[in-house]
Amino acid sequence: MPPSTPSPSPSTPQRSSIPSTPSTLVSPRYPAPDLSSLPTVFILAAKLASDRRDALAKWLVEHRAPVTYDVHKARIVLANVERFARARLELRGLGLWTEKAEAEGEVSGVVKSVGGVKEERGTSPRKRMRVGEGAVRSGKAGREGKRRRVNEDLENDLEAASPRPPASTVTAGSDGETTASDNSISPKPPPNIKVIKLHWLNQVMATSALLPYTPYLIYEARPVSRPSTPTPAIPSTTPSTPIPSSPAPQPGLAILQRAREDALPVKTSTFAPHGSRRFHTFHPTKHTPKLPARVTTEYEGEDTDIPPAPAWVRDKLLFSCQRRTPPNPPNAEFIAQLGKIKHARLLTDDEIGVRAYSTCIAAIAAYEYPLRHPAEILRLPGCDTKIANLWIEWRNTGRVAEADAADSDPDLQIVNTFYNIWGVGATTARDFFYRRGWRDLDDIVEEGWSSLPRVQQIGLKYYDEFLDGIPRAEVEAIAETIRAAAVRVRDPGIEILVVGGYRRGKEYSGDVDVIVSHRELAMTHNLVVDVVGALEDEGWVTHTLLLSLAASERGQATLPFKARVPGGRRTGFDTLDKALLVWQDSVWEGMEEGGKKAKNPNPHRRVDIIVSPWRTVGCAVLGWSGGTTFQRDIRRYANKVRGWKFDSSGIRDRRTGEVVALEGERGVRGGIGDAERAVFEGLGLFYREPWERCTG
DNA sequence: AGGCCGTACTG
DNA sequence: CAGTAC
DNA sequence: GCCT
Repeated sequence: MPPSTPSPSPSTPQRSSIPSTPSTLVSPRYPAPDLSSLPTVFILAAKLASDRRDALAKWLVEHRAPVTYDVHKARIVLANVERFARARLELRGLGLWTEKAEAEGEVSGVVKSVGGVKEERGTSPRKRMRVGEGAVRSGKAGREGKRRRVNEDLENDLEAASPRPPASTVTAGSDGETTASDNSISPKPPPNIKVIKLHWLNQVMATSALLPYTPYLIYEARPVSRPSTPTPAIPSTTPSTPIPSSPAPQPGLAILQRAREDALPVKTSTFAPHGSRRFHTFHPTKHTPKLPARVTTEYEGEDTDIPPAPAWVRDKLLFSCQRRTPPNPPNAEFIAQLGKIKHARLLTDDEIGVRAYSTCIAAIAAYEYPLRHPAEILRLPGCDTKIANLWIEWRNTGRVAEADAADSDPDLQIVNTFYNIWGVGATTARDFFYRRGWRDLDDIVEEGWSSLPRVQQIGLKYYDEFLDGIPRAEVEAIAETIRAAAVRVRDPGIEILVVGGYRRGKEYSGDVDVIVSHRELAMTHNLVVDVVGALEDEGWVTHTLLLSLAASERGQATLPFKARVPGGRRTGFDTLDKALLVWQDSVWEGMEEGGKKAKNPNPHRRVDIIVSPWRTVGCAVLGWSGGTTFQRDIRRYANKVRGWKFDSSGIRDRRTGEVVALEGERGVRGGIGDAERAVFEGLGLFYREPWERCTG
């Protein structure tokens, strides 16, 4: 029995707002140093509270220093960072690509930490890893056998739950992107820029004396055109510098946040004539000014920092059903990271967090280019600074700390094991662990079996088998068996369509979803029961997890919602009848041999049979073919845009309750595919192929 | 400052 | 009603 | 977490 104090809930999201620093700003009452002789100064917003940055800038201005908000005009960059690599990264984030210039003046001792700078402020990630706790687990004598078995289970889970990209080696963002220079305009090479620790300014303010930069110099930056063509072969092109990529994953914090802030004060010069457009492209302004965008595209490939926004991005199409989302998007690896975080939100009962991550995942999955710049994320609907920062982290370090933490959290792994039991959701899974103290499946079996609801017992019994993917051929065979049974209990007018992941093209499906219909209304009435009965008799169905008949019965009893339908028309729109089944192929090698019951070795499968009246079969197919985000967005879209209530059994007007018969009163004349197209069209949506609905 | 899909079954 | 499923 |  585990300790009665299983450890508190894991990984609270913890917003990473930067603690606004207690501003050490001492406004000088002295006449102070006259800084008018300084070269143009730019304050890098990195790791700096915006108000503090403002205060510093204000102080500089008061002392007549030339301050700019355009990094391209700067000769001096003040940076609240310690290391060369980081500083260069931040500049790059602003569209300024630089390299270390080993010349021009003081090459003095390389970058070395200035003595007094111990413990910069504002740098306390405080990861709140859970510690201890884990050690307790390993003990537990006497359960060796099961422990091993369950470990296997666990691994299976993780495999199935989140198809993880192979560790992947996204090299640190040091290496090139594309595009060459656009500073062909300027004949003479731009002057070098001194990147100096912000501490310099602190000292200047404290001492009221203009101090030399040299002790604070991070590096002398020579602007360069962006490297063209990644030269993908070389993994780490980071020039010499013995600095290891970055030991502590403490990646680009609020770069975007800062970018936004940058954008504001600069408003005077949004169209300022200075040459570089890059700075503009970085502006996360909500709607990109059309003119510059056009101009950029006309510059034709070479110096466009980021690809032009696809139409759905430009038009801010919020709903994933308004765009195509292919199965293997170019940014799948990053999406997988977001998926881990989303899954952790799921396990912690954070429905809203799940929604948020689902939305941004769907958006990025629809984005047709490999991401190269955070600004590309910022312009996607459902994505903002949080996501963009995660991407920056991913790009720079090849990891996403939050995702790794979620993935490896031992408590969450246990909860996940339970969550994978069919019929067990996040709440119960967490209850099993945190309240009952169970830590593996055998704990449940031994201590709680008899108290489990029937479906959870079934889910437990076939735990591994349900987690196995079902190959397409087997899906097809099962569907055909269902069709044959339906024909047998009705007539050859039966039409079926396999929906779900299979229809989206997946090689392996988690379950089998089959829509069964018939053009004659009477034929679909009570069809589920008859079909399931037949399949049971034939030995295909071993368990019925759930049977939903709301349709047939309630449909004729009373008309839900809008009680009064004048006269003749009996709307009787059955909500869908459906059956959630456990399936097992009833024929196997050697079944007739010997005694009689050798055991059926075939795996158990989850099979859903959905019966739809022809009238609404398009809705049924649409409602059952999309990824979950696609489905939710269909409903949201129907609601917000048309004022309708969509579900897979039909569409109603929210105000009047009237049925909206997009497929006609008696269904379409063509086939099931035509019915679905009719629904798309009626909703005002372009048709999306099933494999373009892979929103996750 | 409130919303985030809509519905049905089990216990 | 809460929980789960699709 | 993002949007209205």
